[in-house]
Amino acid sequence: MALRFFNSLTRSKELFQPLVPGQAGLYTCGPTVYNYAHIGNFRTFVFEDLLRRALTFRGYRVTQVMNFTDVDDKTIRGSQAAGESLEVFTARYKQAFFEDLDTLRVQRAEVYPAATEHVGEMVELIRRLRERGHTYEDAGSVYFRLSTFPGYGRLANLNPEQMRSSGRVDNDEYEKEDVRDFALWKAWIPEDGPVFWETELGKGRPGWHIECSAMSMKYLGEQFDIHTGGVDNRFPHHENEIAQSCCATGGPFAGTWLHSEFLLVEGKKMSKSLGNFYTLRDLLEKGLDPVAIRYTLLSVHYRAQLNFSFEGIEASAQAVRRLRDLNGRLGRSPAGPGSGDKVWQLTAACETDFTEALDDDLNLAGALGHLFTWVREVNALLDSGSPDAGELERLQAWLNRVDSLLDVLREEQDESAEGRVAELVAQRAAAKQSRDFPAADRLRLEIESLGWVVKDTPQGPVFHRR
RNA sequence: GGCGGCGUAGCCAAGUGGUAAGGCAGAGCUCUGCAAAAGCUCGACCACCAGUUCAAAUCUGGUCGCCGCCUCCA
Repeated sequence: MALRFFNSLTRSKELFQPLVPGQAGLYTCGPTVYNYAHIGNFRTFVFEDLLRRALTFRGYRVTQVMNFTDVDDKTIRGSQAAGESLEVFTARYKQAFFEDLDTLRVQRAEVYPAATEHVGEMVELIRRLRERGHTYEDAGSVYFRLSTFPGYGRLANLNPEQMRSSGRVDNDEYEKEDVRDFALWKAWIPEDGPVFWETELGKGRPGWHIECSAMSMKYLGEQFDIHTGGVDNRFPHHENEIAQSCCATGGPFAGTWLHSEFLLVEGKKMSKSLGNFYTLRDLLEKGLDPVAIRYTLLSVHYRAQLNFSFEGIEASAQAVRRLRDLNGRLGRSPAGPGSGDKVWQLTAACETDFTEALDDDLNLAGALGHLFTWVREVNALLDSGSPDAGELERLQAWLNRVDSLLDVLREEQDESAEGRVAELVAQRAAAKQSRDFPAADRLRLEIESLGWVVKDTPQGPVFHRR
């Protein structure tokens, strides 16, 4: 068995076969840095985090590239509204984005190229397209002539002939021969203010799609393994990327395309008018545990819509608690006489089932089902006190390996509170020792009022945040 | 008009031909000074209808409901 992915390009599950055995080149469409990213964005970024961790879990060496779109209509408008240069404006949101990634424990990609730093590469790519006859110019802008790429529409499963102009088209200030054509290079207009580049194509700025083609090729090669993004990028963004990339190189582009579904909030598509639009920061302000948010985002298959709800966060927090409790238990359990082959058997079965589910297009929800079955069985074994030192190690090792995917076990340290709580816990232990139970109970209440829980174990009291 | 997805217990969610994983919530029991944690026990005729089949949540057709895409929104 090995990793299989549902490839949007072929709409079927395919065995993952990288260009270079043992290595995986990954291009993940990144944020447009004009605002704090919202929870829907993070659904996709956490999915991509799972993807890279799953590849690593399965032994691949991953090279992930995630772009920053730091020049487009929204960033230009935003910077003007803020009275800042584009650079200053976008730098703030890039910084915030990294902070948010840390909050959600998303592993860093190898490269985060910014569009503004790759205009040269884009111009070069457009030049290649022009040489091959795929472009035309009008009023200083350069467009991709769609009719020169017969494969157009394959990814989105759209037939260009049947594509309907959906009213939204065409309040565009640029002139195109065909509404479906898209801009590779946009001539400067007064609204762009100081944002422009003087290039052999003239004074202007790159179109949106070209940046991903140029930067993916630069860092991953003209052909690479996996390209991902949210479903909304499937069309037109990714479709256009394919068109311009294939036409520029004359060869194939990304082999596998993965798209994560939308996240709904309380059953509705997020929108500011519905009042259900949340940035990660909004949710943290409401007191949500970032690890519970991460777990929630991980626990629904990436191709299914995820309904984000506050009730769901609570359920996730409890599930994480269960894993952490087992983790703590493994750490403090004394070695027993040995379980026969039970530990080995349970764990091997879990490894097989878990990995198989993960291999099947990242079915983490299914994998977690197997994991929790194992958790229950392990707890029962620990209740009986039988696992010996080697077995405890084996259990711990597997839990750690799973956590290399989930990354939920580690608890944030809070030293000041912890010192205080530790003191109360010690006092309570002393009270118990002298059988002063009313005092012990009072101390428990005090500890709980600070947001912590204390529990007595055969190895002494342990405590953790509520 | 074209293309596509979804509907499984109170909530979340696997399973895609052989008599329904798992998590959360709830109830009881064991354990516990009390708790907590843990373990055990308790819950579904898989939207509806009709077919195919020895056998369907899983395949086919239809109905109802919800959702997405068809130019710049992850």
